[in-house]
Amino acid sequence: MSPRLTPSSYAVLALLDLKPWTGYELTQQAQRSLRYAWPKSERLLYSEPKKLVELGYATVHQEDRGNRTRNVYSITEEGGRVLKEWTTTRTEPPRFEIEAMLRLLFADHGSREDVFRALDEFEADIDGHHQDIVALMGSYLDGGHPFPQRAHLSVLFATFQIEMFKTIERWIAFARAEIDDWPTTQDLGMNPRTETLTRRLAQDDSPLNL
Amino acid sequence: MSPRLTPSSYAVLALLDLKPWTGYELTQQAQRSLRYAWPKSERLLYSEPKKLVELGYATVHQEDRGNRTRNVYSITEEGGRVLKEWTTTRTEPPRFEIEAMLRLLFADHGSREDVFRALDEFEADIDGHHQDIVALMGSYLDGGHPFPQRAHLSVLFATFQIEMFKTIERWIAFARAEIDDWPTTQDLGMNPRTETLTRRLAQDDSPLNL
DNA sequence: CGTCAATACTGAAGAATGCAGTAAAAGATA
DNA sequence: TATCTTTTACTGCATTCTTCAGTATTGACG
Repeated sequence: MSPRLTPSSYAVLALLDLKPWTGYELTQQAQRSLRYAWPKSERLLYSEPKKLVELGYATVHQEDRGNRTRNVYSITEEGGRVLKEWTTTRTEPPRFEIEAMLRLLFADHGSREDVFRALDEFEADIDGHHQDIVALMGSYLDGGHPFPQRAHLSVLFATFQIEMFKTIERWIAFARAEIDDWPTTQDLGMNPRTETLTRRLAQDDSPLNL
Repeated sequence: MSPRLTPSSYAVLALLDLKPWTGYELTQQAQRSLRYAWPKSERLLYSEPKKLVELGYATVHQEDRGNRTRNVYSITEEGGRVLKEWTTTRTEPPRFEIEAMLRLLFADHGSREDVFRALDEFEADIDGHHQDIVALMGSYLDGGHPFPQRAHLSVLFATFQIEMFKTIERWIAFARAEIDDWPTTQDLGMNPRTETLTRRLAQDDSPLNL
């Protein structure tokens, strides 16, 4: 049985359609540019192009780099064809994996300090990525875009990321303020404050500026 | 070698700390309440409690339901201990898997209709969850919270979700308006509009109300 | 009385991650 | 110039997680 094409296969195929890359470059490029849309391990990113070659959607050729060789992958015509077909298929639903939220939900097993620390770590992670994107946009302005013909796409995606990160950072500040008012993490029940929040949310109102 | 405890193990352990559950209830409960913090497959959620029993952190007993038995899992003292320890460990960074963004980034392989469809599907998924949370908050108000002593935690998490969903929906509307102005998906380059957006983003400004 | 949804799982294949291991090239430092 | 570190450039293996198919009972509804 031949392996099937996953969204990760199409991601690699789409990168190969821009230009040929070595396996190493592919892992670096995919991790840098797709980290916040399609986060995949280096290991997988090394395996995908091999699979594409096996299926006839890419070709490899060894290139000499001193005393060592590296694999350069290129897309084939058939690869271009399946890539075009992909754009018409159903998009998978998004998946948000946020361990910090698991810790918040079960915060009653630990201290207030434990929740604050989880929030701090979450904030540090988000803030790091936030700054990366801002810096990347700066580099587009003064150094230019690595693929200028695709600038409109990556800038629209960057807009999404900035909005998300700002929202998360605003929520973290809000959550910290809320938890500051808790005497403990446990058994606060449906107190007046929580009821007010619930009432707002049930009306699809944002309670952040409350 | 004994299996290690993953964040999913702690999630199940935390649920077991609330009350004993059957395997089936555990899968349903975990998927309903943790879907947007820690999305895991039904299959895994059936395996986790078995692993916990093997490690001594939970116990099973068969219960009769007519002609069929079901497994009821309970947490052990040792399980409670490791759960408390977990709150002090490092939180994993978040992971956002959004295929719709992959399709946006590589939209130049398809038509404008293809991108619009990907955005529609993304919106439908988010909107579904958005409405679920609003409905859940409504049910807390008139039916009460299933674990009232934990209301403050789940409402704070709900706040996070509502903020995220609203942000995503706002961005989708913005993206649709942007793409409406594109003559095609390809080769728009660093045009004046894209440059304006880039400039705003490089200053960490939101361009959504532009 | 039949049938359809919900309950209640398990096995096996395949996808993806984490980690360790290997080794050369390039750059930094003394 | 010698050595030390970082970056380049991967692969194999164990483990984790998902997908899918399969099995079979219970309960609701017409």
